[in-house]
Amino acid sequence: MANKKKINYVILGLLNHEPLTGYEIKKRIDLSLKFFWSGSFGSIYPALDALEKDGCVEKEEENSGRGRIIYSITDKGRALLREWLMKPAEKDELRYETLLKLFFGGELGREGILVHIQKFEEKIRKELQVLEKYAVNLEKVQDEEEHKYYLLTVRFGIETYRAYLGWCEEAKAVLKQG
Amino acid sequence: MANKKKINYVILGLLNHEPLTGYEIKKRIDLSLKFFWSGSFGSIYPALDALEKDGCVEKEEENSGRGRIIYSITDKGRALLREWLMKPAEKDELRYETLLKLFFGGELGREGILVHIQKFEEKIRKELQVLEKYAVNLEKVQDEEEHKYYLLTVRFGIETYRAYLGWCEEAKAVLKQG
DNA sequence: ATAGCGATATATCAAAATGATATATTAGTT
DNA sequence: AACTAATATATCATTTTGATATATCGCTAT
Repeated sequence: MANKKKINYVILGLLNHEPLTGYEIKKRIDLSLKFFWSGSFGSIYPALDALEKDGCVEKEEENSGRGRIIYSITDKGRALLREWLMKPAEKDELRYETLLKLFFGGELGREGILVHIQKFEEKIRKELQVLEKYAVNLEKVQDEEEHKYYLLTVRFGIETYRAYLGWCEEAKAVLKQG
Repeated sequence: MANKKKINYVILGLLNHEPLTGYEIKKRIDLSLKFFWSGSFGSIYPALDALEKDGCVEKEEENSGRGRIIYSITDKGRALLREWLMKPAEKDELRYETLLKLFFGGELGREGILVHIQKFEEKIRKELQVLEKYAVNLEKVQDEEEHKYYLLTVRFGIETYRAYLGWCEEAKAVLKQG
């Protein structure tokens, strides 16, 4: 019941690769998981506390410097991660405010909607460029198995974003003609 | 600050088309907005209460039958909706547990990942069929302006899901070969 | 007719997550 | 020496979910 907390598995998954501080975990999420997942400090730090009390992660406070708290995964944590990984995905969800505004567009009118679509298109175009750079770099390092999985998630983003851009053209055409 | 509640605008947007009960609002969300938005009873009913106190919606309790509470939008509510519609979209977000499991796939192994991708593919294939039926029906009724916007959101879903299916083939190929 | 069942309908609540804010340190730059 | 951006931890109100409770309505099969 209390084990729906997805942030736990994100943390365990990242720590399974290397020990990290809470801050670094947030950075990893914003950099590598950004296109299909998110997480905030407000969930990360309490989750780290709870995972530590539960024996799923271990913490080590640095003596020198600013006393960063570096977390690493334990065997118990790895078991919990593996258990979750084997379960079927519970929820894949799209939540696009742009589409919500389009759906209610009658109240807004065509020009207003066009503005939303153009902003959406710009944003996607920029993010697509980032993803394409990631893909080029990842294709160079296809030695490690882990890079393969990472590349696949990037490829997912690229295919999806290209489809979005195609749709933007279609939508603009529909809105511009009568 | 307290006006980030997106459920308010979903409710106002739906009521702007026709008066509805809380239950019917939930049904509309699950049927028409499903592919890009969600909402639960736990947010709908309290939001209706608050919107009513705020004068953005009006309620009318049925005398006969089970006494359903039918809500309709007020001028104030329509003004609030329009204000939100004009603002740029704040967040468009994908949250796919399947991709999270793929990203951490090293701990799971190729067969395990393939199972996730196959389940994902099946689910998308089914939902794509539903969307394609919607599109066919909507293309028949292209008289009303509102149907145009609805069709565009459906077209978005179709293009996106087709891209997903293309990616699934790619992913399976990568995972099956060395 | 009536028992049973699925859909309709409203409501509440613990748990999860966000987003904002507070506070302090470190490293690099001007 | 002052300034700035990045690092780092922490907390909290607000929002949302997902589950549960309760009751009624309409249909079907016995």
